[in-house]
Amino acid sequence: MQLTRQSEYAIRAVLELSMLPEGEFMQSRAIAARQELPEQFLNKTVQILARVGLVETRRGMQGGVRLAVRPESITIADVIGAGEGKIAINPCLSGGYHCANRPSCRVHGILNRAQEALLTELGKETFAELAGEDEKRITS
Amino acid sequence: MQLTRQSEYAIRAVLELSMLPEGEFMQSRAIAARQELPEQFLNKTVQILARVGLVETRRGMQGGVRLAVRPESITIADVIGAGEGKIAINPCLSGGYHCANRPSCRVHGILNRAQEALLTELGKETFAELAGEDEKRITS
DNA sequence: TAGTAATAAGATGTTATTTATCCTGTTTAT
DNA sequence: ATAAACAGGATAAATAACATCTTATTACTA
Ligand code: SF4
Ligand code: SF4
Repeated sequence: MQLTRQSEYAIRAVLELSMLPEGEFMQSRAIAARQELPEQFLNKTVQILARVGLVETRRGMQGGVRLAVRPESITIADVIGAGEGKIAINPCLSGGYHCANRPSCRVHGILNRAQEALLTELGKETFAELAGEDEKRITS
Repeated sequence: MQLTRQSEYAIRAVLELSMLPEGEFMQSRAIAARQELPEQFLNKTVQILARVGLVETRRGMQGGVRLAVRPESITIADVIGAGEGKIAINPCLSGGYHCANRPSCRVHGILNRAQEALLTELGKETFAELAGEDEKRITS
């Protein structure tokens, strides 16, 4: 019943990127340093975010990572979803799980509602708000 | 981000016990059979529920398991909490976790609210309601 | 009081997942 | 060319989840 570290790392990375001036790249090494994350592992995490289309990367000198989507349209739910696929707090909420009770199960309904509540809350604020519009970091 | 099987098993067990006439014992073997759970593993699960005070057990012939608390005052949140301790969807929500962002972290707040929403939903219905008061199984 | 039925509890084993690290390849600006 | 940066596969260590085995211990019943 916990987020994985990787999900947390992903959130922190996106948060970091959200504070950048639009379009600017930040090196994954720098992200790792600022957020105190294991660098190599973060790279993997970034790759995942990239595959899902949340971030773009550029290799070589002057390369790095940047958001591929405006922070106004990214929520924590999105980032978690990127890593863990569709969130399901119980196997029976995501198909392909046999349970004899299923047809009449009231627990199922509750879990479903609880999950909805969770996702709703995780989807309420965007990273633009989280990063704070006025706290944009200056490149200089 | 998922409940453990054991939590699910615990829920199913308590659900089964909630359908019993008050005070009556049911053998853990019978619970396992009805709910299609691995018997020995369920025993462990029952032990946990017993330690937390949700169920009582009696050994020997005519022994078994029964609720130690009225189903009207047990919720899914309670049962999950029994197994996993206080629910925390992220380490930083349960103390003893260092994160540089912590003091100013807005993500923290969101996760907190999301967790609250989840717990609220999981605490809404009691097992009395889940089992259905009128569906009490007859001993005979 | 012997026998049997039931849970308790510790030890052990198996598998899956999480959390990384390493190494080699590929891309890109200079 | 060269150095800087990400990509991606292989590998590994640690942890957690899931489960079973065995030996108690308890309690009813005959
Ligand atoms: S008992 Fe209900 S909630 Fe649990 S797995 Fe079966 S259908 Fe899902
Ligand atoms: S970044 Fe925020 S949410 Fe994540 S661990 Fe740190 S304090 Fe908690």
